[in-house]
Amino acid sequence: MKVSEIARQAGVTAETVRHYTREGLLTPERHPENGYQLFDKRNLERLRFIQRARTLGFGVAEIRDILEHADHGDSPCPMVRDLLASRLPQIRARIAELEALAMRMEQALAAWEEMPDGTPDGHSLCRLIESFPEPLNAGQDAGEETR
Amino acid sequence: MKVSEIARQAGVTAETVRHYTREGLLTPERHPENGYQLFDKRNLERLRFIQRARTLGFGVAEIRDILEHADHGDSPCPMVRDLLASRLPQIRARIAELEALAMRMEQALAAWEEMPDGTPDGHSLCRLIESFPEPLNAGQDAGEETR
DNA sequence: CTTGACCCATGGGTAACCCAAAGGTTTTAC
DNA sequence: GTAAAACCTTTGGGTTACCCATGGGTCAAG
Repeated sequence: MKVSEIARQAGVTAETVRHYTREGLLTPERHPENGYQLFDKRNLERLRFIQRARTLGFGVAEIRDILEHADHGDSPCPMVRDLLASRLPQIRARIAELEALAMRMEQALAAWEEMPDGTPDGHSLCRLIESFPEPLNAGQDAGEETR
Repeated sequence: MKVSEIARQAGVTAETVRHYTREGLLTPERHPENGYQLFDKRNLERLRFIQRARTLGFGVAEIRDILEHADHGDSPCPMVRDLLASRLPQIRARIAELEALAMRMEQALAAWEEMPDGTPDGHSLCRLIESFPEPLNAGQDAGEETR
């Protein structure tokens, strides 16, 4: 099958398929006459595997490593487990971050309800944002990244 | 004050300050002799405002718009509120996504506990990932983006 | 006058794609 | 039979919010 065929069967865009191919995750053959990429069923399975791995939080480069291990005959499972285990806390941290963000946003929107709409203090910036707590590290410098 | 001075006082890197300056969020003057960027207290306040806005989920381009409105004498508040209100559901969706991800990861790690470590099926890919549910849109194509 | 600390601008990298352009091929329809 | 629609190719640039390396100027202190 050709690019958009496999893309449709896997539910991704043709561009994504080309991207994975460029990155070496998919290895189509070439039609000798017109140079079109030809994917077999094996490639479709790989693509579906890639999708599942992506929903598990793996990056493209990691998936390439996993696939290469597997193609080599090595079981990639220990590697996969380690990657999973090390990434999980990061995900949890990111969730906590976003939840704090959502709460700040809701807090801000709620505060607005009790304020006259225009709040026309032209040359001053939005009181509401101004009244938000400073990012912890400000003032006299401190640690590193937030993100 | 010079770049690293304002950066330190706000708790960011000098690179970040230069970045905001390039993007037009900060407008330092130039020392006429050596071309150094000179920031006044007003710029420090702006920088602190930017940080608070960033923790509220605003992008740099949005903050530039907000600041321009404010500099123009217009109250940016309605715009800010709209931005907040429209972004909040996206944040919530992203949180849900990440929570689902974390749960899949935990599920995978838990399942591993009950499996022999090596699981030496060399040419087959990781059963565990393979056994994960396909991204909903696969099979015969469907809607559009997940993200 | 020579360090060392700081400044500048330019350009490239990150992650995972998306999109446009320019041109060849295949399919479909009249 | 042929022209238009639909699809293929590669190349190169854009997205976000910065970080980092390079090469070179500047400045305060010893």
